[in-house]
Amino acid sequence: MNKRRITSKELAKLAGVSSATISRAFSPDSRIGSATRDRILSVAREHGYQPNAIARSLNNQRSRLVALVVNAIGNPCEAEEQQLLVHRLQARQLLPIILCCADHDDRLQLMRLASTYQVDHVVVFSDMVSMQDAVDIFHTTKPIIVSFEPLENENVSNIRIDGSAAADEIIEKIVNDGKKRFAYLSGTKSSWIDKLRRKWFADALAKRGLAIEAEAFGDYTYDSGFKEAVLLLHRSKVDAIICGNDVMAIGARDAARRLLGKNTPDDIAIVGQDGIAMAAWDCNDLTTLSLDHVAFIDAVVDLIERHDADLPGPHSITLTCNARWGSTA
Amino acid sequence: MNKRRITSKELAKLAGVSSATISRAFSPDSRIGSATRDRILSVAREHGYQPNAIARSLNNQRSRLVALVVNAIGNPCEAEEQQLLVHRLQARQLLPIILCCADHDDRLQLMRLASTYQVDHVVVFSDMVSMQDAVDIFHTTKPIIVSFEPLENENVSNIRIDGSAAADEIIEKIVNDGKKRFAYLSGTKSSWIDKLRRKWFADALAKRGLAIEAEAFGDYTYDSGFKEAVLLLHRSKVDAIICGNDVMAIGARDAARRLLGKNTPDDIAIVGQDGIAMAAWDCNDLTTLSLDHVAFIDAVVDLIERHDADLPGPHSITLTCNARWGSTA
DNA sequence: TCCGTTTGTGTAATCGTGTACACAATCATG
DNA sequence: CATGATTGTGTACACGATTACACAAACGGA
Repeated sequence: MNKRRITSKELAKLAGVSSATISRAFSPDSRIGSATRDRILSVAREHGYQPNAIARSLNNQRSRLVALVVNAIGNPCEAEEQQLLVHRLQARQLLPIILCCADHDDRLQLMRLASTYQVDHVVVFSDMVSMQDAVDIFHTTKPIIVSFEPLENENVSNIRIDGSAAADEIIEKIVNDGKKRFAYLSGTKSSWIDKLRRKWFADALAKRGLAIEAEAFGDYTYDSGFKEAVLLLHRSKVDAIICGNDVMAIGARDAARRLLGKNTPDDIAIVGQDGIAMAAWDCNDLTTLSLDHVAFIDAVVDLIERHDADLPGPHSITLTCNARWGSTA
Repeated sequence: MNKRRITSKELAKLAGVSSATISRAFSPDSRIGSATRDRILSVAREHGYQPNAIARSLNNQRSRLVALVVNAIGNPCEAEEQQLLVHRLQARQLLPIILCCADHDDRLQLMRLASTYQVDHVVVFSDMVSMQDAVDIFHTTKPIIVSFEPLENENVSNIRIDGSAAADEIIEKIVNDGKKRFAYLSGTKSSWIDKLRRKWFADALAKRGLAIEAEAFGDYTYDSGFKEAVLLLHRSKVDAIICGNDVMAIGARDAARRLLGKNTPDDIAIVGQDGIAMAAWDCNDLTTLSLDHVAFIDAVVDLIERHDADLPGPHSITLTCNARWGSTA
């Protein structure tokens, strides 16, 4: 128990071959006699030998580690994608290292630490990280996979999201229902993706001679949605709130209903963004601007695979969002 | 751009020293002239040098990687703990590798893959993994940190949870409210922790001459909570459902309310377990048997630190749960 | 001044694989 | 049967750091 892991050289001695042959036995297509391989694999199983991935990485210059930079783990607005991606990576024998950090400086520090582990790929889900920072830190690794922010850089692939059409549909419906005064509740003060999303709705409103009348900033959590909605509804008479994500929308809905007795969709319309599973729960039934998570992760995985196969150049993929109708708008 | 990472030997040449001295410059307490260190660090910064953690790990026999075995990432019943733990690990310069897999065989395969990376610690959050499997796979690493299942093994530290008192309180209240017929909705068919939790409630009922009348099995998700509650309520006339976690409880509540018009707590009592943040949201307001997540993760981190410092022997810590009152029971 | 201790640095081995190269044995082919 | 291709294996080095050991210089106390 607790004894040292057996090494390839030791196994070589046990099997009466050289350590090179051990290595070959574990490489799918390498010149080795099938009898030798079988014998080695059997001896290996017997002694619990597994090649040391750290040593292999050092030699290969490939760690098969992937850094996932995320805002938070708990927040459902990202969790579904994280979950999907982790599964897909694991199926490809890639191991995800999670980097998750609230504070800006810490996050850079953390990314530097991860870069030290020679990660093969980097996926940035967090909108709190500037792509330039990511490139500076990981420029020695091969191209970076980015989720949203486009950046002119040979190392950066990205995925663009277009929700303008869906936002237009949603605004159309709400305006037809007689609502006129819109508020936008952002998820962050200054993230690239948040501004983009806001613009989709602002454009749809402008098209109809309307505008965002009131504005607030949260942090993508239920509590912030609740709190900011209360403040918002006290200081202005809006009858529709577009929220930066679904969780904040649920918070805003609760605040309106509980503290001000306003119900959706009659008294007030509330719209979320992301299209997480929870938004469709019976108790929420949210109208939301939804992104197809599977398609999204498919795209990410596609970029990673291109990258893993050393295919040239970064790529860009565009996905469009859909409206998902609930009873809140 | 995209140029190879500079190596310690190259930096040594640039700084006019040997590579050993480079290494010393990056080791906090090693014999090196402070002038030399400053010069090296400055040259290093200039050329973007960072020691290669893979190479260091190979030499050190310490990877500073931690494997986190979890049921799922998206499910809030674990997510809060995962989030907390990841933060705490990162603060200690430990990088978490997430292992998350639905299928049993895949999970073992995955754990083997991770063991290959010489992880320093293993935290098993998942109740789907037998501790014996974990020990077999990771026996070459130093002791394993385990969350729940106790196992007599010199490599396994664990955290025991005691919710019997809190379960008793909750049952007391529900019985006082006039409920008599209890159902238990499990999270899994055969996990150690699930049986333990069920026992807390069964004992509390037995003390009052009652018993679990009906039973069902879900998978810790909202959908399974919803679906199983419908089946349960159709086949038996229970007036209280104890659920394996909060998310299933929310599903069960929705099912009762929507499909059968039964409201909590008057028509039916519903109890969750975990005490996740979402349970306290205004729209849920769940009564739940809650575990203090911070205390829990403190305990995990404590075990890891002991372990990291090579302190002898595995340890065991017991935490007690509390009742958290909402309007569902 | 002399000797023992401390300080700073270089040399070389080590961690566990993968693989280029060399070479012997086997095989196919005419 | 001769020859060239193919197959199987061993030797030796590389990957990039850490560290035991050696040694020179500086230093302190008598």
